[in-house]
Amino acid sequence: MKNIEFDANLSFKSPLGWITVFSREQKIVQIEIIGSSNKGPCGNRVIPDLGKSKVLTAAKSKILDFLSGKTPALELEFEHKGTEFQEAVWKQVSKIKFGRTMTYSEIAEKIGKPGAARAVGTAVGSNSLPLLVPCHRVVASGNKLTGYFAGEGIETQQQLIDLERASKKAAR
Amino acid sequence: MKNIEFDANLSFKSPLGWITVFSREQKIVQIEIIGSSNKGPCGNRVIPDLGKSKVLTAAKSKILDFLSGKTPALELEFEHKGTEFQEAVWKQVSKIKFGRTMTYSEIAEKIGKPGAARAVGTAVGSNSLPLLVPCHRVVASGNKLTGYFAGEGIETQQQLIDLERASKKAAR
DNA sequence: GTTCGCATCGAATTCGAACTTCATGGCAGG
DNA sequence: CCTGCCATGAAGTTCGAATTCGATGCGAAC
Repeated sequence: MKNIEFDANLSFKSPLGWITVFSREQKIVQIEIIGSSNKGPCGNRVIPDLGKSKVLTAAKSKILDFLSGKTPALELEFEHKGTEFQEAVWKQVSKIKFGRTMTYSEIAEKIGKPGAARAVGTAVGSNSLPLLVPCHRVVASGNKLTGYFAGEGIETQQQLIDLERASKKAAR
Repeated sequence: MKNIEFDANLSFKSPLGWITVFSREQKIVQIEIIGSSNKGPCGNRVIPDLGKSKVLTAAKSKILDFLSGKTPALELEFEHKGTEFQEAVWKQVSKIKFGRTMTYSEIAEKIGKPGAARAVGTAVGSNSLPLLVPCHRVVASGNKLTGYFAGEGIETQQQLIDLERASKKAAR
């Protein structure tokens, strides 16, 4: 995962485990989910809060609302830079609706590059804004779950999918 | 199962379920195990005790000792009549040692009738003295369990095998 | 540029458990 | 006798799930 510059951050506990939100110039630039298992991608690293800002506290409350099933969408201003291909993928991923899923190859087709399914995987994997860009709604063909968060967070992904399914069901 | 004449009997509860022992002229002639499931081969039939005798109370205590793992062998006087073939089979079965098992075809070979595996099955099935003649140590090839007690008592057989294995292990 | 590593996918292959089919010997009932 | 059960077993079959294998496009690092 690429290092991203930030000038403020905030950590808090959530149903998924510890979450840290990073911002720069009042825009969200990165989100980290440690997961409930103690050996997440960031280990047990403790991140001291560098300074709080309105965006961060707003993000925290919106994320917690989302995770408790209160709101189906996370409306937050964010900055997300990547290659042309990556941005096309992220944009496509953002179009997946709450409670739905899409496969890597379906996304490849949608952006006009059939056959580039594996490349889509790499692009999705380099998304530094989980939840905001709903990469948890991307699954392998046959609805199988593969390495969300480099294989460590499949449980987290399952939780999110279950959450959304339950939430949709309750809405009927 | 053939009807056997008896002049005394005794029922009691055991770890395997209800057991009834029948005797004639001071010799054990039949043992019935109802099993813990309520639909054993004898249904919920309640058998009134016809009269007690020394052999029966002795048998009861020996059987309970055996089932609690205290003694590896049941030394009881009994009477067991059948055809020549059946008696050969029963004799061979009695030679299987505590904690061991033997297949139907192995028994067939041992008594000099290779290929008569299925016939051995019939003979073992007509054994009216379970425990005394350890028919629970007879299994199908591949160590699979087939219809002990006409298919109703496979659990009972498994319990007995587990008991003996555990008992042997503890002895080491 | 060139190479290498991937949060992929589909077809081909393998593997094993579950089921079928027959051959088999004794015994109980007509 | 003769017929039809069976606490079997080995070979053959089948079906589906798990694995293997190659082809594939992009990006980071050298």
